[in-house]
Amino acid sequence: MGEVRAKRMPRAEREREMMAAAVRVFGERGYRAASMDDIAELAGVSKPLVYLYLNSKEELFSACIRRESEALIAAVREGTIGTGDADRQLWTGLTAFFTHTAGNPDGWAVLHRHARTGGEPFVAEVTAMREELVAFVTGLIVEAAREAHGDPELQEREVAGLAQALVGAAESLAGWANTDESVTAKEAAATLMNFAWAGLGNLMEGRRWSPEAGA
Amino acid sequence: MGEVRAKRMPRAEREREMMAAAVRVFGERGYRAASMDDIAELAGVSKPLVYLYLNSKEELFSACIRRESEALIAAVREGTIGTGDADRQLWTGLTAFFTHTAGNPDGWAVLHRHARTGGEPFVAEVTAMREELVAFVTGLIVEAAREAHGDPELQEREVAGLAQALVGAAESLAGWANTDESVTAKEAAATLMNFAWAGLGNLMEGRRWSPEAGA
Amino acid sequence: MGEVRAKRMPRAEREREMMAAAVRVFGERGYRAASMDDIAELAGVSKPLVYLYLNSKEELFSACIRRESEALIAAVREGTIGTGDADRQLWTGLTAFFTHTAGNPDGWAVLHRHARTGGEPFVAEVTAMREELVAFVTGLIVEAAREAHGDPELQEREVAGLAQALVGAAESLAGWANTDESVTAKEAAATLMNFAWAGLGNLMEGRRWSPEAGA
Amino acid sequence: MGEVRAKRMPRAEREREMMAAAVRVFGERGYRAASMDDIAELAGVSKPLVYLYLNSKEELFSACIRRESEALIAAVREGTIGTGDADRQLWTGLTAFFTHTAGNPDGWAVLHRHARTGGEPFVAEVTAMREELVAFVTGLIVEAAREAHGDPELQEREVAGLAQALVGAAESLAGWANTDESVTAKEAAATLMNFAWAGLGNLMEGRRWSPEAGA
DNA sequence: TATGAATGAGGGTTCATTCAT
DNA sequence: CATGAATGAACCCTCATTCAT
Repeated sequence: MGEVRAKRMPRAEREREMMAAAVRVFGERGYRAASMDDIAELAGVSKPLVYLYLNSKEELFSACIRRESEALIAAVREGTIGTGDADRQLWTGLTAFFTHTAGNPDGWAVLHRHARTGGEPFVAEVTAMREELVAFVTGLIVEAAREAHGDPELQEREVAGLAQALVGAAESLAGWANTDESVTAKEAAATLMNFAWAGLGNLMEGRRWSPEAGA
Repeated sequence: MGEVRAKRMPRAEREREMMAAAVRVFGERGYRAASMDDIAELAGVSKPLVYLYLNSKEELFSACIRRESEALIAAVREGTIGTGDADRQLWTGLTAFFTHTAGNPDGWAVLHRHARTGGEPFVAEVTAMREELVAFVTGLIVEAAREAHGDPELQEREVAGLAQALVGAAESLAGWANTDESVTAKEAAATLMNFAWAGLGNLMEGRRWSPEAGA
Repeated sequence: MGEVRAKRMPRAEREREMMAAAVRVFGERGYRAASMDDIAELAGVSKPLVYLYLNSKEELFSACIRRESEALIAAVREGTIGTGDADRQLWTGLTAFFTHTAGNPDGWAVLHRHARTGGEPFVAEVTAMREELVAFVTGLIVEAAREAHGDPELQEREVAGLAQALVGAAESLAGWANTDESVTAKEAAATLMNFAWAGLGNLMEGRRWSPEAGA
Repeated sequence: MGEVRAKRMPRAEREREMMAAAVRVFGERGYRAASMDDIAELAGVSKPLVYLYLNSKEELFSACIRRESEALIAAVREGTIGTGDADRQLWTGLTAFFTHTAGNPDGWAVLHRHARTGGEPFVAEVTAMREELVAFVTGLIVEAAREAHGDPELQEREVAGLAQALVGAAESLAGWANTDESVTAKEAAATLMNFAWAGLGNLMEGRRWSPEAGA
């Protein structure tokens, strides 16, 4: 009968199992629609134990956000090959991003879809993570700009919007890639590079599109 | 003081007020967290009246999605200046998009954040709208490609991913622009154009970024 | 095209239409499950008009009970051929009873099924009607006993139980006949006569079944 | 005073108490008019506990019907003395029936009055029980016919109508006996036997009442 | 005469959370 | 370490009933 329930396991392990169950349920149903009953059942423990370890639904969801944030950022950092040209770094980072989100759809759903709808505290948490990602990307861009001896007057504000757009496009593409299983992480990354690289290059070199000048 | 409660107004008008209240509450709290009590109170009516006119929470939310979808698409279509080069059209369309979403943050939140987490029926509705937007953008791209005598072998799949990324970036930037009030719609549009136009151009002309070749 | 709603008809007629609609809805759904909305809609009038004429749901239901009680009793009285032997009278009365209930199932459902479940006031009303029916039957039995020069010690209590049982059996059979459309009123009446007449005869003649004596 | 509220009892026991309360409230008020609040209060528990154990009002009512059906049938079967003549068996069965219904008026009301007005699913359940009762009675009649070497051409249809009428009369008398407390179960049974036995005998011997022939 | 507009009150159901063992 | 038993608070929805015209 397979599935023998292991009793009396150490706290750390139990906690991990609960978190995994929580991420799955939150990812599938969203914060409000997920119930503590569902989570406890999926984790194979009684509800009071969930409360004993994780305190409340709110804290549990926060913990999920933190866990998934850290995992995502770690995946991107580790996947980003630290040597070579900046474009190569961006490419490897993006590929790692898409690989991670595709392999962990519930975690990604928690971050991208649900954390933003559960109210202030959660938004703050996921925003912090996003900020970190944007900062990381910004670093790559700045480095690339230095390499290219690009426009030294590249404004901080412009870089911010730019990184924002890049991350946003990546997030959107991640959703797309998760939905349509035939799209691989590498394809998504390539699409985004195709879409973005030339624009970045122009921008770094001070060429800008403007309503007056046109293409 | 101010806001004198008007009693006994015709149904159509009451319905409009209720929808406005609903969009506001749904936008702020999300589908599950919003309560019909809150909506009724904000609309200045009793709950039964909301049910009498809008039937159920689900139908009400659907109606909100439809209303906001139509408003957004109308704003983009009307804002897109139909003459001139494709890039100009894209620019005006984007500006209209950012202007509309910035001026109507709750409606945009309903579409972008909440409709995607409320279950199948809502996803279907907002997907239809997104599809329409993507199709519109695709049309502009194709037209631009024709103007540029671009690569005739531009694959359908690539165009799809591209439009997806563009719309995604726009959506993400809309969130950014809404959060940070100092960012105007025009700035957002310009950022996106800067970011995207050259990439689009390269793609249309058959130049692609690839991991082997680099920038 | 068909069904032109007649406006401004005299009160009496409107009231009749409302009552007809009410009997139909109450008969199909029961007192609690029936809604004033349903009744008003079926009657083709607005709800306030129903209240204007019939005052309240409770009064409306009471009126329905009275109306159907009177109709049923009138049908039985009129159907009972006043001449001839008592058994013939009973037979014609029963036939009239089954004919009426079969032809007016909603009215019968109101009396037999729903009036008994709507609380004290209604029970009282339908009990009064039943009492009248039982008294009528009792009259026939007494007359038959006189004809037969039967046991003069026939106890009042026994006659009461007897008439009660006869009416109860008829009511039960009416439900059965209404359910199974292939059973005609005459068949039902014959079944009941077969079932009952000999027993009545024995009783009137002082022969009784008793646990000690057996058949 | 008295009735000290016992907290924390095992599930099976609590469930029994809830069912008892439910039968009482449903029996007194009917399905629609009964509220889960009333039931919970009478059971001395909070409403959520009722839902936790019994799932929904509908399931709770169904469970009540099943419980009372089984109890009634068991009472009749156990009360029917399996030896002796068929009439004796019928007599003891009827006595058991009246004893049980008189001692459990709410349960009987649930079965006889309320289950028939709560919509299809309940009707089906109580119909099944009635069918079983009718089959049981039919068995006795057939056995009696065999004993009496009676008319072998006794039609199935006639036996069905007959058993139906007998059960209907018993049901009706049960209501009467419940209303008037001075009527004992034995009296009710005797009345019914007096009323019915001779008629049954005639029928089995092929003598029938007919409108042409008279008594 | 007749109605469109509106609501107070209550019912079924769910859920995060806690207590006692 | 772990759980079966239990609940306060809210939420969606409906309905009999009335008001203003």
